[in-house]
Amino acid sequence: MAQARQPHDLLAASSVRPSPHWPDAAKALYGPARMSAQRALIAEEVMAFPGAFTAEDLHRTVGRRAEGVGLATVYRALAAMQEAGAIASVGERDGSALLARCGRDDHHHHLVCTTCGTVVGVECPLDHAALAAATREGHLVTSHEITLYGVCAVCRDQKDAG
Amino acid sequence: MAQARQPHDLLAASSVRPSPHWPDAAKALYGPARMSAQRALIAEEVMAFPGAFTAEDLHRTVGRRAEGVGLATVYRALAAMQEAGAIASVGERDGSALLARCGRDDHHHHLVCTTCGTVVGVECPLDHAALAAATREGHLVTSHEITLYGVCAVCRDQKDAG
DNA sequence: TGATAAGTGAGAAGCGTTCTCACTTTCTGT
DNA sequence: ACAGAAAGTGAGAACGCTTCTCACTTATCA
Repeated sequence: MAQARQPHDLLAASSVRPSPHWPDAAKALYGPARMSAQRALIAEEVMAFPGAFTAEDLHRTVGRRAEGVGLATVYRALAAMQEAGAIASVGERDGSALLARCGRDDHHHHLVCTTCGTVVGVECPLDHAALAAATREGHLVTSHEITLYGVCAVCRDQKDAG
Repeated sequence: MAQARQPHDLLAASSVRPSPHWPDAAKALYGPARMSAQRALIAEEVMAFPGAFTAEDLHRTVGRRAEGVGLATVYRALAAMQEAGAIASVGERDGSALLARCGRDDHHHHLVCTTCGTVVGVECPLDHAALAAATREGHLVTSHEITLYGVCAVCRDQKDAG
């Protein structure tokens, strides 16, 4: 029992070739960090998510394709992706951090769909005139955190249709 | 030993009379919830804080005036105040929730001073025209979370002076 | 004043996240 | 192609914040 730990099982589960030939799409998520079969698989699952997810969510979906991928490994992979700017923290749900794939590197924020969990990037909706009011009172605003919640276009359509 | 638990010690520490005569200012923070010597003391310390604080911060300052006030009591008091709308969660610091006294009941947000921790209420700086862009793409924005970070007027003055 | 519902303190428990350790794997330089 | 260094891995322990539990005390209202 517990024959476990056979990386080739993982490789078989993903559409991946051995050693230095990791899929570019997966590799891109990690920036300069080193790759592994586990990370390739995790990257695929991250890209498969339509919207925001928690570490636990991801660990579960990865677990469906390969057993024995540790939760710590998922956390480490997520940290690497965040470092590389491939994913972003977009809030929290029930005490767990909500993450989402995010290719944009311009200044923007996220709209989290409360129906399906999808995350949409949106322009910064700050009114600089309104911000000036704070400046007028003597304060200096250097940064901000914004998360929008609502219903995404797809869910609105379904609601209208159904 | 452990004579402990003598509410009158707590009463002596705060400027508070027995039983039904709690200071209105303190009582107001809890809304309809029941009062106690501990809660009166906690309320005083909350009002004494110039800005944002963590549960731990509060427990420490309360501990300076009266021993034996449990951490759980502080958390319960904070929950009651939040329920009553007297304080608000304004972000987090090192994994702990940041809370701040907040009398306003209109729609507004908070500017957290990164120098001194003071929290200032500010008008909602959302640009409704910019928000309309999201609507144009089919999304419906129902709510939002905004926290501004920067330097408050007092700290700016000190910086200019010093 | 007495009944009862709520608050309290101490510590256990819960939960998400990070760390540790021994081991495996990738990657770089030759 | 290969050896060695550096980084990743899995399992579970540890951690920090927060909540819960339990027996007891206290405020509040009839």
